[in-house]
Amino acid sequence: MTASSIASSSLNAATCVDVAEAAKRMIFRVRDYDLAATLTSGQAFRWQHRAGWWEGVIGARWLRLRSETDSFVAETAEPATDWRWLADYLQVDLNLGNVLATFPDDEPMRAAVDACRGLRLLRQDPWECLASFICSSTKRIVQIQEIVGLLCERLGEPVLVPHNHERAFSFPAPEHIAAASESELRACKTGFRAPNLRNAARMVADGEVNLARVTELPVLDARSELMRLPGVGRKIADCVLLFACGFQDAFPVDVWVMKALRRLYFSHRRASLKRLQKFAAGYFGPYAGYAQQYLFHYARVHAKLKK
DNA sequence: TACCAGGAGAGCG
DNA sequence: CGCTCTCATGGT
Repeated sequence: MTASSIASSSLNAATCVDVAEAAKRMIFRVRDYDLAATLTSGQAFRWQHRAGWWEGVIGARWLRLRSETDSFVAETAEPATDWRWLADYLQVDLNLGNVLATFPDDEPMRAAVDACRGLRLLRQDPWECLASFICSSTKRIVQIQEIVGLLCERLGEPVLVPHNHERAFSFPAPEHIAAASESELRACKTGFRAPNLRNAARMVADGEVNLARVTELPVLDARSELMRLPGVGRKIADCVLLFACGFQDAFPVDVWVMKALRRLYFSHRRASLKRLQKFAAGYFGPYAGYAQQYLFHYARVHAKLKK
């Protein structure tokens, strides 16, 4: 073998490696995207900040994300030929300026937008979103993260991770949660939500509630369909509609948003939940869910500052 | 030790 | 319908 052929073959080998590595990496050009705020704003519960990256699992794929100026970098564990799954999850094609322009032009809304510029909504898997929010009641975000982490670790499937990296798991399918015993689910710290989670999983696994079809329904029908599931009331249904089913006018009202609405728009009067929901449905426009996310995040940041 | 949180769902007018 | 009360359980 000549020197040149050795050089040539090693060059080819190196090129192959580079091609394989390049296929695990993608740069998304996007402006006005605050990755940290978005991934920690209480809509998704599996993202962890490690060594300058945000690590998570989407479907059966491990990945990590890092922000740069007007873009972010994504890396996966196995080569990808098509990155639409990620572009869709992160909603990178959405023009945030157009969304913000639909918000009511009032002082509270301006303050909320100024405080959380770049905050976005994700487009998550409906089942993972639903199951996570069934576990969310009476829990803080850190506790929900712990529950979801345990469910994945014990009932999910291992996913491919980079060499020498800590193991990672997919979110367990409805059948897997339905097949788990109540005590197994309680061991994941789900507490009194365990029977609800298990029965909801069974209904989804049996096709009694078809989550793919929910996305196609008119919003009111979609909401009632979700509310047939045990442990799913108005608030959790609205979270799933907004964070996973693409209904960007869904407006989940939790205690934070309730406090914010009362303080900002009702001068502290004790407006009822129903009244606030009706107000929100008419006032915040076609992207009311986005407005809600800004108010929610603003209220939380505000509460932290006061502490 | 008590009390609180943050939702769902039952009961009631 | 809309409002009020109860439940369940880890954390302060």
